Amino acid sequence: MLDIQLLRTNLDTVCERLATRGYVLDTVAFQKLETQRKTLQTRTQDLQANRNSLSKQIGMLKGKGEDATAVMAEVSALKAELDANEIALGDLLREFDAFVATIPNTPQDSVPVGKSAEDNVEIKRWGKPASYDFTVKDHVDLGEALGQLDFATAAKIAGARFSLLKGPLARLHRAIAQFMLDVHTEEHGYTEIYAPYLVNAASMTGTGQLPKFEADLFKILRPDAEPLYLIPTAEVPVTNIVRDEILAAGALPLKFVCHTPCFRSEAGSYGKDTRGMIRQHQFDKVELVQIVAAEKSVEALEELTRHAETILEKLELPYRRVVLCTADMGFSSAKTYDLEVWLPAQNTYREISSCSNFEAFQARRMQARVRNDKNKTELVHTLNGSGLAVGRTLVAIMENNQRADGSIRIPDALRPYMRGAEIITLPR
RNA sequence: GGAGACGUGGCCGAGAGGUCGAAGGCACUCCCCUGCUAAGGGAGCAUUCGGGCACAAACCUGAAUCGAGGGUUCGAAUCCCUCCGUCUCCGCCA
Repeated sequence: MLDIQLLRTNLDTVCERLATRGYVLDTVAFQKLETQRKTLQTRTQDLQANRNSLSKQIGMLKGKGEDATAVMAEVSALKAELDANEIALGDLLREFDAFVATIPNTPQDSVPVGKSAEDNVEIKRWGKPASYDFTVKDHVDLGEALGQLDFATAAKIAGARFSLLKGPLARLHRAIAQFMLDVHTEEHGYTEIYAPYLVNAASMTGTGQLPKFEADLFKILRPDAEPLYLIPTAEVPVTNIVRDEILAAGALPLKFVCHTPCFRSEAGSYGKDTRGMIRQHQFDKVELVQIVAAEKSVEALEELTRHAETILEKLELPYRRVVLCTADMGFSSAKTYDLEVWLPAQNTYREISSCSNFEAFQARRMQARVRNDKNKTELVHTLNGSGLAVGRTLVAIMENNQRADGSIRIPDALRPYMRGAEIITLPR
């Protein structure tokens, strides 16, 4: 959610910045709502003040045992207008909030202006894609030939867009997550979190999945209780740690790493990446979350993105970093870097991490604050990034490290997690 | 799943229709006193939003908030309803 004060005082500037991401802010509608709000709120509060002081008089009169019927008649006369105003104000404020809630975050100045994903800008490349003296296979062919990746059985058990791993490949999947957690906790200073995979609507609203993206979520309805949602990313439970909190001065930065499964309905994505593990209803991810002071968030995004890149480098996976243009950024983000890993079978780079600075956009919605050195509260800034998506990392390792006979070389960094094994081959 | 108790500021805790945003204590901040330490005295100390107000701060003022949301009432921390959460006992369970 954007700062309403900023909208009131600098509407034109906000409007221009939003236009760079292709969002047209209806300033006429906003101004109209704002004018109505101001008159209605002032009037309502005047009436409430009047009622409060009269009611207080009644209390004082009755306390002294005197007659209060005249004052009671006076306050009764107010009631009809006050009730009408309170109802109208409530409706208007809800409408106002709903309107503001649909406005996306404003991009930072360093974000390239663009019209589509075509306009994203490559920042750097690391590593050199290997050349192969045989025809490369994709991870589906490799995994099925090894007898360790089974989409048919997953479909029988659950349905389309699920996968089943067996044996060494299942272990490699686990090893990847363990390795990432170890690097981030031991070398990058993150605190490991284990968090709920089901969360309430308030948490989903806090990080911005609700109300706009309900269709992408798996929802658990319960007859005698409020619904729960399966998390689409650990960002949701972890960032909500600070919801409705006022953190002590000096408590920041908070750096959390959390490995969870992620569940996405992705209703709009059918037909895209239907083959393989690239786009699934369930996948594992190691997520990095930082809660920082406002003036620190720009550098924190650089740091966090480096932490994710370090994993790719330790796994010897060629990648590039892309800064998303204004049109391609997520709703809540002020700036986003995507990391894309090289996939030889697709002969292209594919997203494996997305690192974003949300500034105060999520914090405002969550009321996540910190006490500054003047003992005043101010909103924190929130950031997160995948460090990395586990399933896609498995895909990248399989495809980049494949050998002519269909076996897969295990990167050095993962061998301690694989009882020292160097390759994955057909089980004997 | 069954039965019961409870939810008040950073923390503890009083308040049980009226002058209550809320006694008292702890913690914290400032001041005074004091060789050091400890103790003592005084003052301050919730959040969000609106208006004064033209950017910000300060200040003044109003509203809302006692787990959340509704209701009753001129007036609700207090009474009623729903939900959320905590605790105790029983059952079940990794």
